[in-house]
Amino acid sequence: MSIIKPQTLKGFRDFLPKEAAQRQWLRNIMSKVCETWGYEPLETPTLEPLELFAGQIGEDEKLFFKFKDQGGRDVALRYDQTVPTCRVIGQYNNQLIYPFRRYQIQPTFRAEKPQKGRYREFTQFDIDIFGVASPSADAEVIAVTLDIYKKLGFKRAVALINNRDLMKDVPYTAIASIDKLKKIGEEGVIGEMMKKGIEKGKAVSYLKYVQNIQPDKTIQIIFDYLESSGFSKDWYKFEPTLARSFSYSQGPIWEIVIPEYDENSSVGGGERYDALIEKISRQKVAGTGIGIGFDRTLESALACGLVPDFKSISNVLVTVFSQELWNESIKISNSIRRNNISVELYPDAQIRLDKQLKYANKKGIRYVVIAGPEEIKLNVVKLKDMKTGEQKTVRLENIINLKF
RNA sequence: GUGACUGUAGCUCAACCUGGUUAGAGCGUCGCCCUGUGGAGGCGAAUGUUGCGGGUUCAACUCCCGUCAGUCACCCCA
Repeated sequence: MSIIKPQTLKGFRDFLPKEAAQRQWLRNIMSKVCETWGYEPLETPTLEPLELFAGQIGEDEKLFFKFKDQGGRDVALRYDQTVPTCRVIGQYNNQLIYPFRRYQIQPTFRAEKPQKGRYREFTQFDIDIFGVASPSADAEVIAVTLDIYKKLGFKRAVALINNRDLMKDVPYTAIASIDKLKKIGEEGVIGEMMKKGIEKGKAVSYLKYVQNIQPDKTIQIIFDYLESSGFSKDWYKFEPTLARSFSYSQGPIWEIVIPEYDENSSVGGGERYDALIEKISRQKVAGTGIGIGFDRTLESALACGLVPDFKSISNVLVTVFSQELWNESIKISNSIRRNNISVELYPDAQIRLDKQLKYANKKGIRYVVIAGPEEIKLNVVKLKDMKTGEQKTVRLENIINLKF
């Protein structure tokens, strides 16, 4: 047997306890907020038939993680969550109750060349509503998203909103270039359009046209919804040059930006995609929603200092004074644990007390229980607060009432 | 997928350009001072197949090729 180098695959990551706890924190808030708006969790398989993804969107299928399974079927790892959800709509159309609201937080896989913030397995967070054609649905999804960023503690998140229908006279290739305006500037956009075969005069006029688009009734409905939901005016904005270069985008389109983190790139974006749903599900169901980058959101929250410190999940460490008192320490830790408090018992009676305290200190465990012969004789324990250094004596029968 | 840069101790880096005896430092880790009390301090200790494989050479961390991984740009981003 050869020795295997301990290493994750290119673009794949481990999440050690601290990071895993942060991710769990984010996931919990996202789910919780979704559920307060009536959105239900949905999960779909990691593996789908390759045909589900291939050819549905765009012609480029190079980035699929695909292979043949043991039965010779062509399969692919989940490439996004929108397409499987459209499949669900086709498959369970009779059992779903419309309007159908769902959120989904699952890993997605793309065989991209990894860079910072760009991995081959990453978590995607989608919020969508199906069965409502009115812009009020788009507005609701935007409101839920903004609510999430508010609850996470961001000072401000901004929804940049536009309506793809207002660009009906502009060809898709031009839209895809205009979408890069912020990144490459006006000249870059025109240059790119020309490279794609659009003549200069037309390219310039497309850009001008888009830059001068005025908000329509649809945008107004969305703004009214957001205003009534209590979001102040600096949380949403009409952005005529926002294009979202997805061929299937239609109707309202929007992106979410966190100004205090990164003014120029979004943490997520959404659109209406009725036609895509019909194509995949063969059902006429309206649908709109947003895809949010889970990793990017966590990164922003960390940068803005919003993530609590997850040094240790334990509130209390019960030390073991000696082998003779091992059973006493077991009993003490269990009686604290009964109160639904995270307690760890130091797992080795041979280790000196100072080492045990050092361990508590390093792991960031706030309270330490010390029970030596003197304490046990008197039916008490010493409770030490590692943060303040204070130490008090507690009667054993009162330990269950302690608050940590 | 295309192009560029990087890879030395757990971490951040030095030595590489101009090949030459035992590859260094800081931080961290561990031990002791401290046999019933952590954070500070003092003293001491351990650690590297120089990412991996091959080539050139009397001699390779150093030069060359390949490979793996990371980073950046492009591409892409449902």
